[in-house]
Amino acid sequence: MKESPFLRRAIKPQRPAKNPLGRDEIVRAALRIVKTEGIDGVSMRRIAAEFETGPSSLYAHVTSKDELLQLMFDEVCGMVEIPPLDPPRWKEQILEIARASHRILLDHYDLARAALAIVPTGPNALRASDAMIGMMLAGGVPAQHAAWAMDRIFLYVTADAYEMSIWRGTATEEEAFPAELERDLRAYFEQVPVDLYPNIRAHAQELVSGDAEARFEFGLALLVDGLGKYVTK
Amino acid sequence: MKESPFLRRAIKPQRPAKNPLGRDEIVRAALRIVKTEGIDGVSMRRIAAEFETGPSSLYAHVTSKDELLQLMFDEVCGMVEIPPLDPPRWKEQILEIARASHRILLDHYDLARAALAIVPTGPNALRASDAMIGMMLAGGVPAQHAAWAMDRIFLYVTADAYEMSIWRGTATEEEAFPAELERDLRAYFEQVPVDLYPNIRAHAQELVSGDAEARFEFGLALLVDGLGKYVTK
DNA sequence: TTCTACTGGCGAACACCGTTCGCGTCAAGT
DNA sequence: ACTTGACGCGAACGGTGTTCGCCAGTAGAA
Repeated sequence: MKESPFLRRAIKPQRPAKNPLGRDEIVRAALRIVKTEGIDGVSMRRIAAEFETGPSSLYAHVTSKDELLQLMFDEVCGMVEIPPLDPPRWKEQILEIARASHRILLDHYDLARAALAIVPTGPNALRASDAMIGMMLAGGVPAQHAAWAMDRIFLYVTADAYEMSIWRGTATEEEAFPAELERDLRAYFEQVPVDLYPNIRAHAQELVSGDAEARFEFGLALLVDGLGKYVTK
Repeated sequence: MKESPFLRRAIKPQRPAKNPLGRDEIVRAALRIVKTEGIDGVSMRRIAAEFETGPSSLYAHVTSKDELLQLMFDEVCGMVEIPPLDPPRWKEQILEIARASHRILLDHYDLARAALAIVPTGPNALRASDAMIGMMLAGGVPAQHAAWAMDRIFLYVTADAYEMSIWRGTATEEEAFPAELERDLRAYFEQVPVDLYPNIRAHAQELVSGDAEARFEFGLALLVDGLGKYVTK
């Protein structure tokens, strides 16, 4: 018995109209999901659903979820703007790249968590690394220190972005983020036994004060300013 | 029909002899597992198996896996040795606490990954935080900067420990860890297009040189030395 | 002593996850 | 027109955290 023409009509038309999927489409869909639902929302099933298919279809274009995460991370690295080299402003330029990376990671929610587990060897990650090393060299930092400092700064940027995404995640329910958490945490620090934790008790205010950006900048400044002492020019 | 006395004999004796489980026993078992199998090996089923029971039994003593991870982290925080305050050596003492925390995190494999997602408010974590702030205050660092710096340093320590555990993890197969990965990575950097990534190409050697500890110390020194400029005494 | 009431351990199930296998369909080559 | 090849993808496997409800065992009341 031949297939019903009606059934074919119902099925066939959506085949050619179906979203064509390839590596890039998958990566883009995954980035769309991570932005709104976080890295835990990025599952093979969830991505596949975006193309109205099953998870196994993705494995034709991506060998594993791990590879997909690397592709996502490198795609995001491609979004950091890299200023043209300006040697006198080398320190400021390093801060600019660090801030841009930080901002773009935060703009993708949780993604920093995955980034921490990735050895950044993709083309766009290399581009950012190369640029930062170039700035340090232009500033007179010896190559060995430049290489290490670049590594440390990106580690710091990623770790801070991850930590910030967690805080933001816990406050996802109906409250302005900084206010409530800061209040709760200070209340906790102020109530801690003074004989065991004198400094925390005495400085509860300082411990919770300052918004996330100020803390990020404080640590970043320590790292970048410290580079000055290695300059040999 | 009554239950067979034989069956009861076979079952009953192991009931009182069964490992009695409580919060502490569960946390200890989980730490035992994370040491050898990593954080992904720590599942409720795996822990329960340690007590020859099912996962649901654990929920009588622990409200969620998240709480368990917090308990594990704080237990580990209790292992860092805290030297008695010695104001003239304040910088060196900060390095000591940072190194001790780093070492103990690494000694527990992957655990740093979970630690990154935890707001350190447990008693032992507070103890370490309080001690480090005390050292900074003793060194003349203003309270606000001390609070922030403590936060940044522990963030750095945890992030580095996590990154190191990843590298160690990828090399788990049959190769001495540093040698093989360093060789592969340098080969990759040396083969990268010179017009796109001139600095990476030129300094491949510097990028991969230095063992993990040297890199950790380099970043830690930047953070701690940088504190000097805030000292007001 | 016997019956009842309750408490707490835990087996089974639910809804997810990443990944694999192999079937069935469709398209291109002969 | 028929064969052959490739490829999309449904279903399944073995895992995850968590919940529900049963049932054994004990303690207390009659």
